[in-house]
Amino acid sequence: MTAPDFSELERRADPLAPEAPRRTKRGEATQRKLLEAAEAVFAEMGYHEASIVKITERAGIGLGTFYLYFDSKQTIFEALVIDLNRRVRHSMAEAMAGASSRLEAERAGFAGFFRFTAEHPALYRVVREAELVSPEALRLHYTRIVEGYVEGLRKAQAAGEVSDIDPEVAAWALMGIGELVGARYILWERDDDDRRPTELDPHVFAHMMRFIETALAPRPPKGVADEKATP
Amino acid sequence: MTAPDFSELERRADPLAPEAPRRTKRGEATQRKLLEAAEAVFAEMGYHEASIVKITERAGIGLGTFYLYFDSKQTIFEALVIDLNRRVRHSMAEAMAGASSRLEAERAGFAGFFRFTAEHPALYRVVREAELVSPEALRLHYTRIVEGYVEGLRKAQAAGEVSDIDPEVAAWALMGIGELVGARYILWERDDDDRRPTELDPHVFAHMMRFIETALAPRPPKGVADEKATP
DNA sequence: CCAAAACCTGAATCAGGTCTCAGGTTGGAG
DNA sequence: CTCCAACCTGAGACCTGATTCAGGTTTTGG
Repeated sequence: MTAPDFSELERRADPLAPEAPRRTKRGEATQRKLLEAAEAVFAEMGYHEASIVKITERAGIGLGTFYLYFDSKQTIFEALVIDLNRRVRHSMAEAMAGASSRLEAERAGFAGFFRFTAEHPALYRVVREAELVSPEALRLHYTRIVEGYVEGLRKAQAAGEVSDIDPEVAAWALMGIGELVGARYILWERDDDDRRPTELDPHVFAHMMRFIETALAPRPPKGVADEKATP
Repeated sequence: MTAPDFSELERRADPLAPEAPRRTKRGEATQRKLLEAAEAVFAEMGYHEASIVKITERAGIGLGTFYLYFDSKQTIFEALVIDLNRRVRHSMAEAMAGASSRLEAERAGFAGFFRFTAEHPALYRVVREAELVSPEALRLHYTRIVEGYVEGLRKAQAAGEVSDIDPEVAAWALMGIGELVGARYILWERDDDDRRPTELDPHVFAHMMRFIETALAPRPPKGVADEKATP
């Protein structure tokens, strides 16, 4: 339960890391083009079908240039996870900004998450592959998101808005719900039809939120037995 | 929401499909050895690092023999998903067999799921990769499990043991929770320590079940503020 | 304007994979 | 015991794709 250390991963794969080589405007643009191309290519055909050639072609850049910016296919993959993770958290935080209660924030956060999922299927696909391509990057992704949740839940608990459930366990449960519901009701639908839903079906969203809110609701004052577990 | 059709997938990848070629005892044993080796190899190094050579070596079988049983790496991967899916559902059903209430069944089912996850990390890893290696197999896996859940939830609703939430949405939420909690608290722990937990930490399990049970509980008849699902 | 620094390029190298095939082995039915 | 399906084998033909490198181009600072 001690905070994992991702500094090694960030040093080698995060273009925003302090140790990253200085770039001129041009260099930065090229790097961004590569990352964007990688997002598209990895999302479309997955890690092992993707190739550096396809990424550089998509980016409109020479093959050799790739290696000026990333050490390997693995490295750009990790960089992409870090990048997507940053962006999805930003999207969630932005959506939650105006909320006045935890409940409202929860709703907004999920909405932000689903919107991002709809707009960037790569997030879901890439994270799934990360399980085996780069377990370290996978952990960074989930850990960062869970950290945010835990903090929010703790505050809400202090304010009496949420039951005294273990916030970390609850956070993982929430992530799981968001991930699978998003996959099922946004990405699958999209593949089936040609339409591309940009948000979750309101009926599904409503029932999912009801599920979550019920689960987190403070317990009615009467004493329901709390199972104490010896750690 | 119409039931997807997996017959094509099963025809080409399910050794138990009716159209599968007849095998003698020896042939069946070889096929099983290949599937077992594939489980180990895919779980250990993932789809794109795995190779037919590594699988046949692990199985103690000649390279050429592989192609008598599976058309390609993709095919054996799909066969493995189908096989693992069958086994995890069996494990869950078995665990739930003696339960007398839905609540008890829920608990037992999750316990069965986590036990299987602990014993067969391949399930989790392989399913994650299936997202891109074989989306069809991925859908088969999730759909089959959700079908079971939905049926159980419907019955429990009829018996008044579960609220009137949309059972399909709830089923996907439950799957998501199980998957991510299992990944985090069984598989991660295992990788970190050298110890290999064979079941979920009781504290985590208790809080997760509390989360789930609260979420599904029938709404108290008296007026505890009831948020309307339809906004 | 010029030199240095930064950037770009793709043919060639090379490691490692998939799948075929021609021929050997096994086991059980008669 | 014989014979014939059914089964097994692994060398090698054939690909694919990651990575290197020697040399060209563009930008920047003075």
